[in-house]
Amino acid sequence: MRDRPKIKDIAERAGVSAATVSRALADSALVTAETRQRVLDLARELNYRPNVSARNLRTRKSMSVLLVVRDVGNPFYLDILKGVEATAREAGYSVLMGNTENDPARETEYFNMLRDGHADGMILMTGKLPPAGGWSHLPVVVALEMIEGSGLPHVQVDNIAAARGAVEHLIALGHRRIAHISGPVPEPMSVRRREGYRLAMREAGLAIPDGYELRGDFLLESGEQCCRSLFALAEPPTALFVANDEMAYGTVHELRRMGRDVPGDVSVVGFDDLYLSKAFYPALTTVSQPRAEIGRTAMTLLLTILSGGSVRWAEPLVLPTVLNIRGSTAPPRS
Amino acid sequence: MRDRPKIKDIAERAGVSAATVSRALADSALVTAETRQRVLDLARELNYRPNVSARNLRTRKSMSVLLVVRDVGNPFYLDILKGVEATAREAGYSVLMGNTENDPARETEYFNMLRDGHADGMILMTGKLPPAGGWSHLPVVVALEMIEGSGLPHVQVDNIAAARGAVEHLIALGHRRIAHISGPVPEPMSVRRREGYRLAMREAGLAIPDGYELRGDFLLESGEQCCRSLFALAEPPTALFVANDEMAYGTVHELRRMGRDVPGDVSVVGFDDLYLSKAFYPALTTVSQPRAEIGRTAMTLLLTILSGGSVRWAEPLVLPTVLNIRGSTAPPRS
DNA sequence: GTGAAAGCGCTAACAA
DNA sequence: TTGTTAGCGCTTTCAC
Repeated sequence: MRDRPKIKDIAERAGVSAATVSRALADSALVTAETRQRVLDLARELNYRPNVSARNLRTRKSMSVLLVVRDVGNPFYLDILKGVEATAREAGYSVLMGNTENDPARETEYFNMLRDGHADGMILMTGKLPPAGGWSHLPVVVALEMIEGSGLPHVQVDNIAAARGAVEHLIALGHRRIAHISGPVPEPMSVRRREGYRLAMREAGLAIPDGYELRGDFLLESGEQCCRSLFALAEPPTALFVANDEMAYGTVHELRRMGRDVPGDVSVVGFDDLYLSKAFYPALTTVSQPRAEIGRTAMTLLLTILSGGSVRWAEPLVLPTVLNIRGSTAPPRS
Repeated sequence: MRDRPKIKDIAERAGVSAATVSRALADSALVTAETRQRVLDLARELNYRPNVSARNLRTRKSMSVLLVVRDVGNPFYLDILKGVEATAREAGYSVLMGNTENDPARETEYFNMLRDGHADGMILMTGKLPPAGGWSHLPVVVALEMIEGSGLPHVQVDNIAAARGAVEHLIALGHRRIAHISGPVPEPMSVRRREGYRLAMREAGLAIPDGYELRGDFLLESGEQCCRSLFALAEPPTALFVANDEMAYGTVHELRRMGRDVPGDVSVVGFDDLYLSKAFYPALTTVSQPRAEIGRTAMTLLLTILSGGSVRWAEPLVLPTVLNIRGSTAPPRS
């Protein structure tokens, strides 16, 4: 940062004004090819790079976006981050990481960073808006989650249909006693996946016995716990639809500890298709979300908003899911 | 960003100068308690937040740091990111994500971002410096990897000792035919882990037969491939020391496909202790690095450098590792 | 096509 | 303790 050449230095050597240098560097049509070339050569020679703070102050932009998640430590977000990063970088934007850990103060803080000019836009994956309100006209795209009535553009998958498809797969295999370990209802995503489960069961005319719907928190340990509860029942299930892969790993782990074979004794379906689910044993049958594409799409949407002014989206953008059928599901033991 | 109150607005209403407001907001001792309170109240009332671009330009700081990795999609970095983010945030810094994908142009680009004032410092986890040189006086901390002769401060673990300990565990179990799947040598980290393997073998008077040292690339598939090569040998190994968990998952996967039991037929030790390694089947014996602490330490070091001026570190900062012995290792079949 | 001049919002040196 | 002044480096009118 010290002794860096500035526009003025180039201007002096090129024998032009600072304004002309600025224009040449910006590829403006208001400069002769010759002047531009002279400036460009000099810039390279001096190893000139514009000072971003000065430019940001002047242009009232930061050329960076905030990516806000509940937990940066969660592997689920990786591919989304990757998609966002790639798309952002192509457009000349940097990605600032935001991590709320469900703390309302931090959630508000990231919105304030938008106002401060820290970032030009935000991709929000927390599913929550700060209490104060008045945020809906900010350049924010909600991804993965659903913030009802916010008026913000959304990029997501159809959690109800995807969950339903997963349960229908179990039913098609012949399972009748199917339990569900949900995420932290009443959050919309968890409610929707549970809704898909209920729909599939009802369609098939299957009852959901007491104790067959358990509430988890998306973490490994809660998968283990819920699994213990389920298999303490008088009539335990023969199949599990688990609201995410991480809890599904927990259930498989726990089932193994209890001496039950997967999929021989119990079938398990997860949701997310984490990177390692195919290397898991047994390879996990799970719903795959197009995570990288969710990231790319959300960032593309944000870029549109940032360039074209405010946009309103009546309908959420829904990306397709795929049920990956692997080794953790099989017909029930006759 | 539009119609935001600025310092001048507060100054006018408070009947003081902009400088006084700035001082009050900065908690300077040069303001009477009364004036400060008046300014603070007004700031809250107007919902004032300083414009960061203006402040950055003036102070020549950005209050953000760059975290540069080879692949943002790699789950290995998650806990490090988490540690960095937490420490950075406590100190008022934001974290910008950098992703090089081993592209030299991008590696250079992130160094340039430092010069541009995009970030004040950088935590580098790529193990590489741009070709041009002259970077060693920049506020950069190297974490995880080793850049020899760079003169930059390092935060790392003792890969040689850790690898050696892992192999000694296999030897103690009674294994004699132990193979190694390395990372992408000749990168220092991979070389060091291989070195630990060789040391342990030599100490125990064990030969390393031809074909027992294979080069992987840290990805799942290369674990599978190397595993196939190893078990096509006339005398295949009874134990594997694999340079990271991801490849270790691949080997276990492949062994299972070949009908060999882990740890009954073959023992496998990994390196990293990824979050899911304990839920893996069999639970993976692996070397655990204190990833979150590596992140925290690196960021703390960077903060020291950023506040205290330049610091030179003769010795790398070495954090301890632990060998987690789980279900993937056992004595060889008599 | 180019230059002069203004100013983005803030902080810090200097004066009072 | 406070105000005045200058300026961080850039972009963008406006005038020529």
